Amino acid sequence: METALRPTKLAEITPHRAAQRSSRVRAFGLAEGLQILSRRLNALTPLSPQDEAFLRGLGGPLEIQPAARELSPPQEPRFLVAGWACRFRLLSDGRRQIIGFLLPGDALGLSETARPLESCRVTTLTHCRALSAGPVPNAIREKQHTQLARALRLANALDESFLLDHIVRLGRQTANERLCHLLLELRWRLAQAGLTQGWHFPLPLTQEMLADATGLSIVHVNRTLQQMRREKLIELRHGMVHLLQPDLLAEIADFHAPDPGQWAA
Amino acid sequence: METALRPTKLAEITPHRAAQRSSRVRAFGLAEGLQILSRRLNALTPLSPQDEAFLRGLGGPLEIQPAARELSPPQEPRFLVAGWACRFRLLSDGRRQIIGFLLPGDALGLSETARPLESCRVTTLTHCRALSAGPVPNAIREKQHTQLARALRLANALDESFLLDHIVRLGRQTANERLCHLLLELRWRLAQAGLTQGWHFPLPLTQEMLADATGLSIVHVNRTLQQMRREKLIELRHGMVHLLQPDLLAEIADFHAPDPGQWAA
DNA sequence: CGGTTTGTTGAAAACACTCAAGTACCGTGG
DNA sequence: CCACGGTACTTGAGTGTTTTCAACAAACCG
Repeated sequence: METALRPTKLAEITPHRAAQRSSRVRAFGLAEGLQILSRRLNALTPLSPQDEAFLRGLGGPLEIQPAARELSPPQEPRFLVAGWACRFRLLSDGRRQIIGFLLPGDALGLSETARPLESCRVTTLTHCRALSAGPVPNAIREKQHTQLARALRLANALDESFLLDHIVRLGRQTANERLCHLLLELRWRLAQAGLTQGWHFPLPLTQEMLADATGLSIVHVNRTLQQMRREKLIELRHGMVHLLQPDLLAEIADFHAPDPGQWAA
Repeated sequence: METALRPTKLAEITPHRAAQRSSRVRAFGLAEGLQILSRRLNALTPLSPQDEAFLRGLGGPLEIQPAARELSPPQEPRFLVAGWACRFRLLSDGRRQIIGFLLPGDALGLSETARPLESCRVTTLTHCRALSAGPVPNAIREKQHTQLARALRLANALDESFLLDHIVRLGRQTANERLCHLLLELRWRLAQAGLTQGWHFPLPLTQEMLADATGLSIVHVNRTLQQMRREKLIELRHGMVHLLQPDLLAEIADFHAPDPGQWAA
């Protein structure tokens, strides 16, 4: 790591084949996006019918972004409703560290205070669809939609919580543990948005993206994943993962599902 | 790291000798604590005379904590005015990761929203003195002390920014780079509170604490520091550091001083 | 002064990275 | 249809970093 460096060309950040494939499989409409968003926010705190109506009113056409498109700050507020993105930082020599992933249902640019996290560079990892959330800050400021506001606060708290998990993962866990932990985090978050089938869920990430998230080299990610497959911990095919022994994985990774209620305000 | 583990006994977390020594050298009074706090907050945004008076009014006797005392959440709001503390997490087998350091002038438990960061476990690393900040949330809620409120928002933003730096450090930097980067961060923060003399500043941390912060083993921290000494990058004696070649250090670590003005709200 | 913690060193092993080459897969264009 | 180019994935070999274990020295504490 000290000597030769992998100069991460940004153009290199391209979508997983399977992700591209699946994104073309079926039309994805506004209705479906709203459903995912609603499901995710309701998992944080039950929304009122007014909140739901407000979200539907956001309407507007879905913003569509190709994979590997950098969304330049300052971010327009939006809800990601399909596809994956990430926040990242680059070192001056090109090493990249992924700060966190953005999954369907996640908000971008909606943190009340202009926080450092929001000024991270963001790039889509797959083909993405987003819903403009421009009216949201005003609606919240005017004390309407208190439940929606609460859900968004909890979403921010969750983001921060994942940041802390990430620090422990990078600082004190082995390659194996890091990957187990990350997979469990992703599965938990996708489950909140109703995008899992049991322990089976989409993972449209290349091994390079996994490496940049876990602080490992691509090759080592590859070998570690294969070891996990050999040990029947996971199955990994066609951009989908199956966690075969979730309890064992959680023990290996020392994973504890977050409890949004805990940050109740 | 996989096999044998260092079962971090919490009782083990003891203060650096030099820190203990210096804490006994001279009496440390309320006035001095207020001065450090004021200097630090003014570095974030200029406080009004009313703000300053309010801070002085916090008064109350200084809370005094010995080293290695865990401050149990929920945190009573307070300002740390002398000594060092840290937020940390433990893995179930005892591995410890330090999430961030708390330095004189830093606030604890003052983040408006109950954030995950505030629910981290916190322990003093050295003998500490703190000022109760109980009245602060109310004062802010009543829209008085807008400048003080702004300073505290900026302080929170800075904390978050250090979290992101920490992630990059742990994920993508070598041992050498991590230590350089951490030293530069600490010196910048201490300088804000007026606790440095040029590039010379106190570092009351054991190598174990540095290891738990940088995600390295104690032994490797030791060797890396010695290498840095041999290369005349730093001097390190009696709990004080001297950064001999700050520009070179910044280049090695890819360090960029934060700009609080950037998160202006 | 003896006990404790912290810092230091050496040797061996474990872990992770680089380099390099090759394979599989997909989309494209001839 | 197939050859081609591109990307991602896989594998082996060698290297370098980091950890572990163990022992000892130094500094501090009461």
